[in-house]
This record gives sequence, structure tokens and C-alpha cells, in this order.
Amino acid sequence: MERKEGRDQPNMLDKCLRILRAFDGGDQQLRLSDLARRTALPLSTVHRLVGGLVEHRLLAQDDGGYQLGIGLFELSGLVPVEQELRVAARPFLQDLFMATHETVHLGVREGADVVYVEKIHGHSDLGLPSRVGGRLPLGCTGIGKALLAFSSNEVRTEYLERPLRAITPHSIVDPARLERELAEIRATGLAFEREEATVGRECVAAPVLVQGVAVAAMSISVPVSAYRMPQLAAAVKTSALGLARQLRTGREHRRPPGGEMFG
Amino acid sequence: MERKEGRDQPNMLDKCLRILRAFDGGDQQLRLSDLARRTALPLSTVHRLVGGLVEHRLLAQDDGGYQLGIGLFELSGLVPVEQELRVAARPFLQDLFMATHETVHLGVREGADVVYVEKIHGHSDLGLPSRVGGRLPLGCTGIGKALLAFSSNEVRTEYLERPLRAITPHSIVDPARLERELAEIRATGLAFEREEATVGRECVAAPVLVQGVAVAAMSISVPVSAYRMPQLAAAVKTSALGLARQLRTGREHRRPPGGEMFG
DNA sequence: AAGGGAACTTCCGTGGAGCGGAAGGAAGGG
DNA sequence: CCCTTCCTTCCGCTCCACGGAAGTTCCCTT
Repeated sequence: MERKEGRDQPNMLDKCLRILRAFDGGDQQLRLSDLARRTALPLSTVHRLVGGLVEHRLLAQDDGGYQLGIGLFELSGLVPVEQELRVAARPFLQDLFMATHETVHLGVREGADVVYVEKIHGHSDLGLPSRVGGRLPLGCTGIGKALLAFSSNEVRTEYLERPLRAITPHSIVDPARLERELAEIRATGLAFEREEATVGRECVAAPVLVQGVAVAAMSISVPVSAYRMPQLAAAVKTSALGLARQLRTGREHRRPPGGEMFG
Repeated sequence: MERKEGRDQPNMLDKCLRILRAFDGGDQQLRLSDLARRTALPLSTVHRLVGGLVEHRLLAQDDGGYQLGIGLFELSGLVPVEQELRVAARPFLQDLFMATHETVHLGVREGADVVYVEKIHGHSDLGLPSRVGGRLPLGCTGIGKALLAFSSNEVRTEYLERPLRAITPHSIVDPARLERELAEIRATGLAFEREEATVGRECVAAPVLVQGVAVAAMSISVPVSAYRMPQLAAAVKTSALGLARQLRTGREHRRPPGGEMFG
């Protein structure tokens, strides 16, 4: 009998993570019965597991509900790739922000998404869908396109083979068009995005290249009306190059960024 | 938080967390046998658990070892207290950094420690022991003392009853002295720290007060020779007050619609 | 080439821990 | 006062997590 790969019985760890990830819907605080509903687990099971999670501070019991706990935050500070990258990148992003006073992002590729690892913005953060730790489809964002353009052929073709997700009416859904754009990005070292991630915003991104592969990318995001792309593009590219150099010298040899796609 | 009963037998969740926390020793990459050694768990057990952790991206299998995975990072982005606080605080820290060009921290209290949730620094980050997600004893840091001064009596007395940890020769170990200092901090709204956390560095911190209690504190850290404390103190206090006001007003309308865009 | 060691992977019988239905509180409110 | 909703506790059954042991790979030494 062939073993189905997709779904076995969820074990304890699976269930715990289902509980933790139940918070991704934007709700900060969930009650026990909410968790049971969202995870589709029996109430008594959730109750038991939640006890253990609270003990480890992965959850915090607030009056009338549970929240994700600070233990998660602490653990995340130890994640090496992001940690190293962020520490190195922060000053460069800082400079970029100070020079332009526009929202600045740093992101890495994770499967078919970009995951934002740093974000700097002023007092008014105009409803961007990005969030540190959040994901967006690669093809819909400047950072994502920069990452994709400078990934391995394998990764790129696999991404292009699947239907492209759109998150605004302007998001690219035609693989051929995206492929053309990626070629252009490879030629220029700059990725542009126009309202493909957020209506009313456009952005320019540059890859952070280590040995020809993008280990990260950074971007500046501005309202569409600004018409400042040329200067911003130069600034982003400069910062990205600076960070790349810093990463190269900072550590001599760590990990040639392979990694499988779509686990 | 009374944890009287010493856990007899670690369950699956305990073991998984022991594995994850095995990375807190500064090592980024650990091999299976390293993990088994550090966690004092049988090799085959670690092997099995690691499999599950990798599936959930809490661990990443690198050639020759394992690293903490990006899944942790993503989850941490959803931790509400820190998330809300950080988003609100970032612009203020930003301003503070731009005004002073010195290293800026934001921290919250967690038990007897301060946990840093944000840190902004220039290109030269002079070996400070702080790290986003990292902990230090409350009494050894400016932020910690600011937090402690404006915590409940309960918290404060409990902290003072236990022996004070020292991390430099200048760290305060006399409870009476610390108590006196806390009183002063309560009076002035400013906490100073002189080489108590890092030899050669001093810092000034101010609490972020919501309803009279410090929900966080921010600080500026400079080399001891700088003699710029008066101006820095004013700047820190101003920023902290600004953030406190922001938090108060932000909290009135629970959560502006935005949240998650497009699922 | 053979031997030794270290690290990783797979196997498998056993027992206890995880499981979840059900019943028992605890609030609220109509 | 009953009904609903939510949380907590209980308990017997089942099953899967457990880890010792054997197997495999790789590298280093002799």
C-alpha cells in the first residue's frame, strides 16, 4: 500500500504549531475555544497543549485569552541567517532611510515568497502589506523580483511554472512578461514594481549579491506620484552593493545559498 | 509564576524546545550529535524530533548540520506585544538615532531580565552584549533599571530579594544601593548606567509609561568618555514620552482595519 | 587494504503519555 | 431560573513516541 505523503495523523508538534499559527489571521488574542475552532482540534486537546506552550512562554495567558509569547521572540533572535544578515544590513538600511526618508525593506527568499526581515519607516507607515516576518509572493514585489532574477535557474523556472498569484489588479500574472522583466533586472541590477503589491505605491529594489546569487534584496517604497525613481534607484543600488561587500568580508565562507524550493 | 514541581519526564514539546534552545550558546550550526550532547537526549530521539522540526521550518538542515529555521522568525513577527510596541517605537528610535548617532535600544521586562526588542546602531557596533531577542539582568542595564523603577512593588521587592547578578565589575550587587537608585529614577524619570553592563560604555534610559507602569524603556549607549549625558538624557526622555503618548492614543481604537491584506 | 572510530540512519517491541469524549464548574444574560 | 458559552477536570483506551541496538556511511589511522 502506497503511503500517502501529504497527511498523516498530526502529532503533538504539528498540533502545537497549528495552535501557534492560528494567530496569523491578524488576531492578537484568541480564546481557548477560538483556538479549538481554528485548529479543528478537540477542545480538551487544545487545553492540554496550551498548558505546555504557556510554560515555555510560547504563549502568554492574558485575561480572557491567549497571545503569542515572548519566548518565540527570543528564539527568533537566534536564527542565524536572519540575525547575521540583519545586523550587517541595519546600518545600510539606516543610511538609506536617512538619505531618502522613505520606507525601506530588506527581504530574503523563502520558497515562493519573500520574507521581510527588516523594515524601516517614518512616523507614517502608509498601509503597506509588508511586516517584519511577513510573506508576500515573489513576483508581486520589487524585492521578490530582484531575488528571483538572481536565483538559480532551477528556482526561477519552478516559480514561473506555477500560476502567478496576484495581490493587486496590477500584479503580474503572465509568466512570459515576468520572465522578460527578470531578464531586464539581471541586466540592470535593479527591479521596479508599480502598484503590484500595493495600490498607490511603487518601489525600486536591488539584490544583495554574494557569488552571483541574491542572498537578500533591499528596496525603497514610495507613493506613485513621487517621480523620484532615478535617485532612489541609485541609492538602493549603492546600499545593496555596500551590504554585499560587508557580507563578503564579514565572513569568509559560510553557506553557498542553495536550499530546496517548495520543500 | 511558581514552578514548584520539577518536571519528572520531559514530554515531546519539552524536548523539541530543548533542541531549539541548544542554539543559544552562540553556535549557529550544530550537528545531530552536538544536539544530542547538549540536550542530553538519546541520539535516535533527537534524530526523530529534528525531522519534525525541519518539516515545520523551525530548523533548517544545512550541509553538515542544523540551524534554526526561518519559521521561528516568521512566528516571532506575530508576537503581539512586541510587534505592536516595535512598530510604534521604531520611528521614535529612528529619530533618536538620527539626532545622536549613538546606539539606541528598546527593551521590555521579562521576569528578572530585560529583553531587547529593538536596537539601532551605526556601522560600528562596539561589542555591546545586547542583541535583539537577547536578555540581560534588569539591575545591570539602564533600561532594566528604568523598567524596575516603574514596576509594581511586588516585582521590585521580589527582584531585590534575590542576589543581584553582576556582569561587569561595576554592576551593582548591593540591593540597598540599587533600591536607592531606583528611588532616584522614579523621581527624575531617568536611569543612568555606568559600565555596569559593558566596560567602557555608559548609558541613559527612560521608561515608557502607560498608566504609571513602564511597558518598555529606551536608552542611548555611548563610550564613557563622551560626556554628553545631559543632552542625551533630554533626547531619550523626549522620545520615551512621545512613544508613550503614541501607545496611549493608538490603543484607543483597537486595531485599525488594515491588518492582513488579501489573506 | 584493513581496522577503528565517529556520525548518522533505520528498525522495532514496549509502555506510558497523549488523546479526546464526557461530565463538571463558572459566568453571563435573557 | 434556565440556557448558552466557555473553561477545566477526569479517566480509560489506544497508539505512537521512545530509545537501545543494529546497520550504513565516511574518514582517519596504521
